[in-house]
Amino acid sequence: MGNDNSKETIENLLKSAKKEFAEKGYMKASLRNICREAGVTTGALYFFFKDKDDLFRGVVGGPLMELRTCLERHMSEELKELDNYTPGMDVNLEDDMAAAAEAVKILFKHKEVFEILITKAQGSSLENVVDDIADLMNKHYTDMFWNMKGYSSKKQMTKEDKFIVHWMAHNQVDIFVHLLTHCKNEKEGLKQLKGMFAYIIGGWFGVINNA
Amino acid sequence: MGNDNSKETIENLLKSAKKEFAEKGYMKASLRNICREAGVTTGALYFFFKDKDDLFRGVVGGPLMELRTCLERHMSEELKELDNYTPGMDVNLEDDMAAAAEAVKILFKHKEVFEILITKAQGSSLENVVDDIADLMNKHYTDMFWNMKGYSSKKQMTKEDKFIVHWMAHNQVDIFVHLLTHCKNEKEGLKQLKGMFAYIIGGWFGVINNA
Amino acid sequence: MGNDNSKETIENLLKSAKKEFAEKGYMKASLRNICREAGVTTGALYFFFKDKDDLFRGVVGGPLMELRTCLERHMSEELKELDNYTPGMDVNLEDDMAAAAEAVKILFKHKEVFEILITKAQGSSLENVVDDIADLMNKHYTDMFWNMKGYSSKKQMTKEDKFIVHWMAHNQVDIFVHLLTHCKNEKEGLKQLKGMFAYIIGGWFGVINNA
Amino acid sequence: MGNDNSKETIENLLKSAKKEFAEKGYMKASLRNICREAGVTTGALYFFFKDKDDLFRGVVGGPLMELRTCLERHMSEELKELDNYTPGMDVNLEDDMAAAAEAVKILFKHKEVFEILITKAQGSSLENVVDDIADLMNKHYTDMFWNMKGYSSKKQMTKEDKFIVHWMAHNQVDIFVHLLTHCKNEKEGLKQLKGMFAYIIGGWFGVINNA
DNA sequence: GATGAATGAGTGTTCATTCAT
DNA sequence: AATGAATGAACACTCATTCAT
Repeated sequence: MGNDNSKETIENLLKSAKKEFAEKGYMKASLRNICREAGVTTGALYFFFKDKDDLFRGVVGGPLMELRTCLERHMSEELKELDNYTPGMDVNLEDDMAAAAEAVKILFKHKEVFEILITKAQGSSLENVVDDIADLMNKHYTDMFWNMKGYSSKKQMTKEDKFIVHWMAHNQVDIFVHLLTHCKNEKEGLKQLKGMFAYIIGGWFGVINNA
Repeated sequence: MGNDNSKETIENLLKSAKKEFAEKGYMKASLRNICREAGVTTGALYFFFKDKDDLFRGVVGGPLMELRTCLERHMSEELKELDNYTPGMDVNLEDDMAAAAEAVKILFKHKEVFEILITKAQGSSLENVVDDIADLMNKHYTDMFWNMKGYSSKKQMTKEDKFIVHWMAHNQVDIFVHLLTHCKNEKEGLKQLKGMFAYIIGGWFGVINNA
Repeated sequence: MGNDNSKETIENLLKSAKKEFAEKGYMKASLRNICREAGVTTGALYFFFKDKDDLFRGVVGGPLMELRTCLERHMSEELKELDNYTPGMDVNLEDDMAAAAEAVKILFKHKEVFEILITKAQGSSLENVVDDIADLMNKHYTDMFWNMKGYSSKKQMTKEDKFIVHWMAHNQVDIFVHLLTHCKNEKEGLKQLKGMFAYIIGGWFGVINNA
Repeated sequence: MGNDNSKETIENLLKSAKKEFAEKGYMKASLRNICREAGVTTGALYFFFKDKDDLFRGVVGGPLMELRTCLERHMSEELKELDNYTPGMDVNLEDDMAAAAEAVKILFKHKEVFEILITKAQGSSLENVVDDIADLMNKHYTDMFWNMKGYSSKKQMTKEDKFIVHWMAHNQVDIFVHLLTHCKNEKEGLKQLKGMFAYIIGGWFGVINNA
């Protein structure tokens, strides 16, 4: 197992890498700068990380997985609950709100990292991570929509419904992004989240009554 | 004004620049490639354009100005109309819809350019152009909100209201982005726009009733 | 068209590249050294040459083509003459000797370059050039062998004959290599060539009588 | 002597080194890869081998020595026999053939290693090993030549004779190389060796009658 | 015997930009 | 209006080797 030195080196590297990526974005970030700042030679970096992209994932991978796990857990739980719903029944929005709140907490817990992922990842293998998450949520919103519309059977969704559901998934992600980039801390983020939920829910009903 | 040769050179440059920016994004785009593709030397490029960023603005500047002009015109017209409103009166959503439709038309008219601006501008001076437009629309949405809430006088907006209005401005822009990147042409874009309007309006009422 | 400066730059580069390749071989040659020696920046090198391999071919390409052209010309001439032969007739060895002599002259005219090609090309796209030339000559030797054996018709060559002919082609190339690397100049090379021809011809008859 | 562990480590290293050298050649071979493949750290490698070159010699040293020993033994035996020759007597070609056959057997016994030595040793201290062996055989061929020409006393050899003898030594080595690289196994190698001997012997007589 | 961390010089290559002509 | 040559710093990455533990 590694000694204290190696742990420290890795941490120094991750720390200065985070700083550099946040300042310049993935592409313009210089490994030389990162190493210099970390007080380490380039060779050392390459002992611990395969390449620039690996270093990037080293910086953002943990928090990203934490967020993904959280979202997936909530989505699978909600999926189970949906089985108990009778058509026309109210969807449990409180659970959804709680799930969103938990996600917001994670976002603010690693604010710097998620800001990097949202706006500074271009060029890395994670440059599409925001869209990936939106796609992940698309399924959840599809189920949700199905239930809210009170469909009695699994008839085919229209192209327009598919589109609007896809948009709602993206929109939910945009809300997270907006909260993270416009609120100064978790507390404020959670407070504003409520107002945005009113917006979303209003939007849903607007769509459903319109369709 | 320049002769035909220079016009042609510029057009060749802009054309191959557009292609390169679209393929690789601002940062990874190579001026060498652009010049080679345009059948022109680097020196020539630098005769017409100050630097890489200037060339980028040369490619996207026209359409961007067209969009900005369109949005500003609608916003100032609507501002005038708002003076005639009595508190509590219905806001004219049809006008808003028409304005949005016109914007969508412009977006699809220069689909390639706006796709560049939305997803490939990182590193250029226009990398924040989407946010800039959202900020531009913030004022409009503030007025709108004011009216819909039936405020009789210009009393101070709460922090929460400011936030939600700012979000709505962003959200409107996100809709444009989503339409452009998920619809294959203007016709489909306009069709889906209607469904999204139902979402937005529902959202507004959700917020207003909630606040 | 380029001015005098560019010609000079290219020549300086080729000259110092030749020196570096000769000293260290393709792989260990350093482009930085080459540029420094040529009094030029790395960027300039890459204006004239696509990459390291291109520079290498720039150094050796001319002489190599000269040699190839010479060999191919002789081989096609001899091919024509062979049509006039009656089975059993003597092959005209004097022509073969003259062709070899001309090749030797070319080798010594560009002694440095061919030494590079023979022993220092590993890692470059021309690393198999010696074998390539042997393969080229294989066809010629096949025709030759056919005639010397006095075959009246084109019956199939045995596997053993094919092998020995292939070897003779390689052997001819080895002779060229040996002359170039063991004689100090063209004059001496040509003198020794005669002795080696006696060896080859003896070898041929040894094979033919044995087979 | 080392315990079983160390033996195993060494063997793993040699095995994966052989593979890497065969695939990439001495220069491009990476000690990192070799260690990884052997399941060993770089430090361990450096405990057993002084440096890259030492590892290379570890891989090829054994078979190379086996070959050298074989050749030297045959040459010294033949030297003894030559003392009994009367000028003009037939040289015993069968012995020479037997010696060559034995060498061929060794070559095929360690086919991979000798292929490395012949084509992949550039950059190592053994990069000239083929020439070295040719030089080793030069003495033998000098004696041989002396005897075949029927010299009664040790009068000076001409420069031309020296050259041709030196060439014949090289040529013998080239034959070994050719057999190893063009025959798929020992059996085929030995078969073709006979045909090549006819070539060599014919060559000798060609030279002797010509000189 | 062997680990794992670290070195530091080196690699080929690309880049936006400049400028004399 | 345009050329073509040249700059020089920067890039990500690899290497054989060392050494305290």
